[in-house]
Parts: sequence; C-alpha cells; structure tokens
Amino acid sequence: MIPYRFDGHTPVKEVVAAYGDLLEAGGESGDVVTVAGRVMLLRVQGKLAFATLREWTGSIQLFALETLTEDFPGFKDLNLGDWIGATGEVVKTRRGELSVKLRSFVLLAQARHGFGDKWRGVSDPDLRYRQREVDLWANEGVRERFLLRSKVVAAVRDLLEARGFVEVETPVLLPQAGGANAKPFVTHFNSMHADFYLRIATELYLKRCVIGGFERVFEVGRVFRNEGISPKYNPEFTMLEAYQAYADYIDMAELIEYIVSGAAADATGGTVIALQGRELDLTPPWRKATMTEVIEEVTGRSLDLEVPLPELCRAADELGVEIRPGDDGGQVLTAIYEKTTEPNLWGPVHVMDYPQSVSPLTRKHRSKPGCVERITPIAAGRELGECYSELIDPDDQRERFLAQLADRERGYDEAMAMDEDFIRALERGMPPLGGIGLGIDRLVMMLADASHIREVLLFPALRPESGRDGDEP
RNA sequence: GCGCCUCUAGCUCAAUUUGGCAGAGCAACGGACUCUUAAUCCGCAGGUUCUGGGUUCGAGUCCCAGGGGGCGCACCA
Repeated sequence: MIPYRFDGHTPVKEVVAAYGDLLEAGGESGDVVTVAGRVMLLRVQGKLAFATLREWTGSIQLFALETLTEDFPGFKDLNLGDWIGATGEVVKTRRGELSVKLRSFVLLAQARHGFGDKWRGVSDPDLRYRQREVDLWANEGVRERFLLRSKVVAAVRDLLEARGFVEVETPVLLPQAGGANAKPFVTHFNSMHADFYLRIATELYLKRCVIGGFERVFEVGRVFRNEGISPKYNPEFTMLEAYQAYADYIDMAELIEYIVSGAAADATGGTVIALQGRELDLTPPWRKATMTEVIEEVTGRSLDLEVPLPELCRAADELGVEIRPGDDGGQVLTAIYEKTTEPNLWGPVHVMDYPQSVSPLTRKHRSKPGCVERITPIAAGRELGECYSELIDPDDQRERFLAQLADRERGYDEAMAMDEDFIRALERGMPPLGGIGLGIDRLVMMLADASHIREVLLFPALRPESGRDGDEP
C-alpha cells in the first residue's frame, strides 16, 4: 500500500552539509534522519545491502543490514528506479561514504520500466525528447540545464520588476495574428464558426496596454510560428517583449544589456561566459555599430541605402545571397547582412539602423532617411533580440501596413495584414515608446552553451508518435 | 519541403574485407555473498534485426517503397 503522504524527510543536501565533514570513516552520528528519493543503484551483499538514493538536491548512500533493517528482504528486492522514503542513523562507512544506516523504509512508487543503462544512461535522441522523464533521471547534467533555464526566467522577471515594469498576459488565440513576419498556426473556434490564429508575437496587445496607461509593461509568453524545426528553431518558443514609455531604442539597448548580463550573473555566476570553446563577455556596455559598418568589416564592401538597387543586387549575387524578385534596396541590404555578416559577428554588438522596409512597426530614424531606429544585439553570431523606437504615428503605421500588403501581393505570405483595431488604438495617442523582444530559449542556449534548442526545451516539438511502425490507419 | 546518414533485446552497443545458425554488457528474473561504490560470482530468460515488398539456395547485411530519428539546406527578421 503506497501512503498518501510522506512527511518529515530532510533534503539530502542538508544531510550532506550537516554531516559530510563531521564524521570520520566508520563514524556514527547517533542522529536519525529520514530521506526520500529514487533508488538509482543497488549493491546487495548477503546480509548487507547498499543503495544509492537520488533526489532533487543530491544523492546519498543507504546502508541496510539484515540485523537492523526492518523488511531487509524487501529492501534487497527493490528495483532500480523505485521511490522510497528511508529512515536511519547518519553514519560513515569504513570506506568513508556518508550513508543512512537504514532502520526502515517505505515504498513510495514502483518503477515498472528501466531508466536506461546505469552507466551510460540513454542516448537515443528520440527517446530522450519523447520520454524526457527518463532523460532527466538517467543523464548527467540534463536537470541542471533546466534548472538554469528556470533561473534565467526568474532573473528576467526580477530584473524588469526592479525597474518598475509590470507583467501582463495577452491573448494567444486571435482572429488575426500580427506583430511579426511569420506564418501562424490556424485553429478553429467552434462557437464563433471562425478560424482563429495562435499568436506570433505579443507586440500589438502590449502596445495597447501602453496606450491604456501601463508605462512599463512586459510579457514572457509562448508564441507560435509555423516554421520548420532545426537546431535553433522550435515552432513554439518563449519570448520576452517589454515596452517603456518615453524611451527610445538607445535606452532599450541598454535595457537588453541589463537583462542579459543580469540573467547571466544570476544563472551562471558571472557576466563572462564560456561558449563554443570561446569566451563571451556580456559585461555592459556593448559595442554599437551600424549595419553598414559591420557589413564592411566582414565582407570588405561598403554598402548602404545610398547604393543604387541594381548595384546592391549585383553585390548580393556576387556574395551568393539570394533575393526575392521585387525586393527593394533595404530588403536586399538586410539579406546581405543576415547571410554574410551576422553569423560572423561574435560580439556582443548592437547592430543599428535597419532599413525601413524590413521593420514595419518601427519608427523612422530621426536623421537617416530610409532607416528606422532599430538595434539587433548579436552574440556568437546569433540575434539575441531586438530593440526599437516604436512607431507611434497612426498615419505612418497605416502606410507601413499597406506596404506589407503590397509585399503580400507579390507572394510573401509572412507579410503582416492590415490591423484597423491597432491603428484605432494608436489614434488615441501613444507616447514615445521603446520596445524590446528577447528570445528566452536562445538566451538560455547561450548561457547553457547548448548547441540545440531541444536541449533547453523540456518537450520540444516532435512528429506525433502514432504513425511509427506503420501502426496507424 | 529537398539532400545525405541512420534504425539490431527494456537500455548501451557488437555481428570479418565482399550475404552463411543474431551476440555481449547493463537492467529484469532465480541463487551465493556482513563495508559495497558501474560491487562481484553462478544461473535463467530475453528478438517481427522499424514496416512492407524484391533479389538469392540463403538477407541484420544487397535493391525498391514507406515510417521514425540525426545532420545539412530551405523557411526564420
């Protein structure tokens, strides 16, 4: 009979802290503790038995004796993976291993399936991701990586709240998905007899919060983009968006530095991290450079919006960058940057002054024609996030949406749709506004030095398991 | 979506260059063992070799199709 509750156990970490250095090999503390966890290893030796018990905070050895332990035969009979609660005296064995000298134990759960090879764990990627519970127990470091993720998310919230930001939650199911260039997932709202879309960004609703008076607002939320799966892309991912009234993109770049370096310090203990065998120094302030400057550094070509379109297209061709027919100069320039330059920037560096045509929700640059006030912080060749001076003028916003519609006409289905609701909200008055987007999964990947997004998502997107082995109609 | 690679016991992996009885360690099961550390030792059992078709006297191995997985490319702002 499995009990309904199990009371009074002490975390292993506390037992180790209290007695680890206190006892000599063969020493006995005289103190009785209760611990609980999973039996990971079992070494039966006639009238003695040793087990390695693992729980959230650590591992400890259990030492059972036929002459002392209640239900000794039952203890010898445990399976690897069973959960038990165990009570006994804290001792050290002759070999010096801190142990609980077992008086009694209670079975708390039976393991009917194994947890992989006790030395090598499990390595089959399919099994690791589909049955993550096995991976978490069987493989070294997996738990720690997700613990790090949890710390990062907590740190991000704390850091923003410390600056007066308020967390809100906005809808996931929408009649129209906006705020980013991406294909949405479609679902069906039965009672409305209408197709709905899963959100691809939180931007438009958060901006409406600002118009409503939330001067500093953020959401850490799951967004969904109907794209392929790859080492850096999962169709659902977690994004931070934060908006700050009266601020511009330079302020927001500082905010990103504050969040990323602060999260790094909280989660890893410092702002200099090891990544891909190199060192990445996230200590603020980060270097700022224009897109034109970094393109020139990497490719040796001086390209900007002054360069005539045919010449830009020729440069793209020579650099092996594909462009879509009908792209304007800004789109070509951005494509060149993304293919040739961004992957080669180690950083961290803020790449600034993007062309207007690729940033439909961003305010025009205060002095550079054709550009918008947008900064992309790059670290280790990847975008960490985005910083914007947000577009606040409803008339300009309408024109940008119309330009997006034109893109859509020529077959670019990720282009945004007109959003009259959002324009009406802007017409009620949006103050000068800075905004950031920060991909939490990629931030965690960077801090955990993970090469695959699946290593930082507990349950990454996989094909449905039905259909395997052809057992589905 | 395209290309390359891959799939063998519950787990981790073997199975001559070039087709010849599908194996080991761990787990499980039975037993021995009073200080083990991946305990050790003895025994037992474990398989639609991803699925379907083909070539062959004979296929885990070669060929075709399908499925799962991996990597790369494409999509990504």
